[in-house]
Amino acid sequence: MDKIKVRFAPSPTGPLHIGGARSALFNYLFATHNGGELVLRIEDTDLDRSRREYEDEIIDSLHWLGLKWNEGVDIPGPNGPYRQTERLDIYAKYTLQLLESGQAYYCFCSEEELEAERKALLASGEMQKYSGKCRSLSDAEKAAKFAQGIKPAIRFRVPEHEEYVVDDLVRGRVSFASDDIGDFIIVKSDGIPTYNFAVVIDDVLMGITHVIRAEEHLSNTPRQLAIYDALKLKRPEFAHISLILGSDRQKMSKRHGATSLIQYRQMGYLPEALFNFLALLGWSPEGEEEILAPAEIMNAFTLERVAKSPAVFDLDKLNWLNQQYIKKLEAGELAELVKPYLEDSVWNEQILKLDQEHYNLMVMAVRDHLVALSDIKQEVEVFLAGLTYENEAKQLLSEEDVLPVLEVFGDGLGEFMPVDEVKSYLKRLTKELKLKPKNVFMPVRCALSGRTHGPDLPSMVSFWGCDETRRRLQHSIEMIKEWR
RNA sequence: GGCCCCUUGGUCAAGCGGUCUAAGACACCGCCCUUUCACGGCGGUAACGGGGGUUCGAGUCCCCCAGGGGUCACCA
Repeated sequence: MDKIKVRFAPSPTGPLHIGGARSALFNYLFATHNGGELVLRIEDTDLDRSRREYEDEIIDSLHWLGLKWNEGVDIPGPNGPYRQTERLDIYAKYTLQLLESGQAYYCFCSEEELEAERKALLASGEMQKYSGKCRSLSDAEKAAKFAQGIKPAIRFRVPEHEEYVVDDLVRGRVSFASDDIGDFIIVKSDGIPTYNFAVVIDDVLMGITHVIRAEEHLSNTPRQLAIYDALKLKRPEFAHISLILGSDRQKMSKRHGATSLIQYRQMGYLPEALFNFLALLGWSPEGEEEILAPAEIMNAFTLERVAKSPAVFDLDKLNWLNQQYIKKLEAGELAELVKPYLEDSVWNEQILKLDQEHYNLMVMAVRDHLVALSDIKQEVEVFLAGLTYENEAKQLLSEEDVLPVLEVFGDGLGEFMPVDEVKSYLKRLTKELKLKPKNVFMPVRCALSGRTHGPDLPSMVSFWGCDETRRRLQHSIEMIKEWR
């Protein structure tokens, strides 16, 4: 068997979508699992909507996700160029071949005409396909149209009574009748080929052995098969993976919230988490473990285990996965990852003043509370904000036996710093006062932070240091007296 | 509307004719752990869309219906 070669071929008409990312991922997984190669091709034949910025953005997203390819628009290879608009002369040769053999023909119909035709067909309930009006124009008629200055499109003449069969690697055998397909345009009037045409030429020339793409392309496949046949080209294998749906079971769109990879990146989702999550959407490993590193997924990935049914994007599960990955982060890693979010927050100035030790102490103290990295902004507030009291804390502090506890805590406060020392000090106090741990920890927590819950108390005390801790304690003691 | 695809708990899903009185995960609920919140541990609620076949036996195979989705563009 030939070496496996797959491709991901996005259109640079917007940021990389979740669905596109998953298609890319499955191609990547299939390639790496089988020791094959991945090509990144840019399908920019829609001149109006394609933009170079999007191309860069897509590549950036792909890299961020952790995907790599062997050749493509940014990596020179033997089958370039990899941008379709740079391959126009290549398509032209095949167009000519089709035209000369009569398998394609010029179509002079205007868009208005076609639109009207379509509407009429829709209204009458008939099959919506091109009427074939320009199918058999005489040379004279064609010359007349050209003379009028009309720029024709080129249509592919779909053979009659053919059956196109796809042995899809995930869906099994699917067949289409050619009679249900109207002659379709392969070259637009501006000379740019359309998707269904260019994709065939490119996949063949680039040596693609397996076309893995979203299910929305399944009904395009017979058109492409017709072109393979007309040009006597060898067909690749096909695998159509199911769509990703929003929570309302509709195709994912903007109104479902964040749909581009960039947005998830900005919100602070880790690439490993997205990689893992996307892989689990439509594919499942044999074992029961679901938290899998990229390498493990590559190892286990096969098309046989790809599901046919569409999958709803489950943000809850992504959140859970992301949290799992964040929990595994070490201080240094977390500190780095979280930095941009803090720099972007109101705490930036204070954070700049912190030494590495304090900074790490703080982020590690809240690490297990983070669902996404951006949560750091809220989580860190208790360390950096001034002392204000939540109602519940106020209530607790107003209880009878709280004051003595706070005073004793303040008296014994030394010049310590490490978290462990604070912790053992608090434990010791608990024993000496013959109180339940809760009756020591909670008053102190409320007095120092103004809140009934938050990060680990010893970490906070250690972070503030004895001066700030004393200051907060004194303030609270005064407040308590005032409240009485 | 034509064609095509899909259909196991709220969600992701395992299952590929008997071991299914149907796994696991997320979410939810409860208990435990605990200085709070979280984390973690344990447990619980919850599903084979409907109807016909085939078969000794069907979630698993076939047909019909229903529902959902995709596609029918000079968009990809």
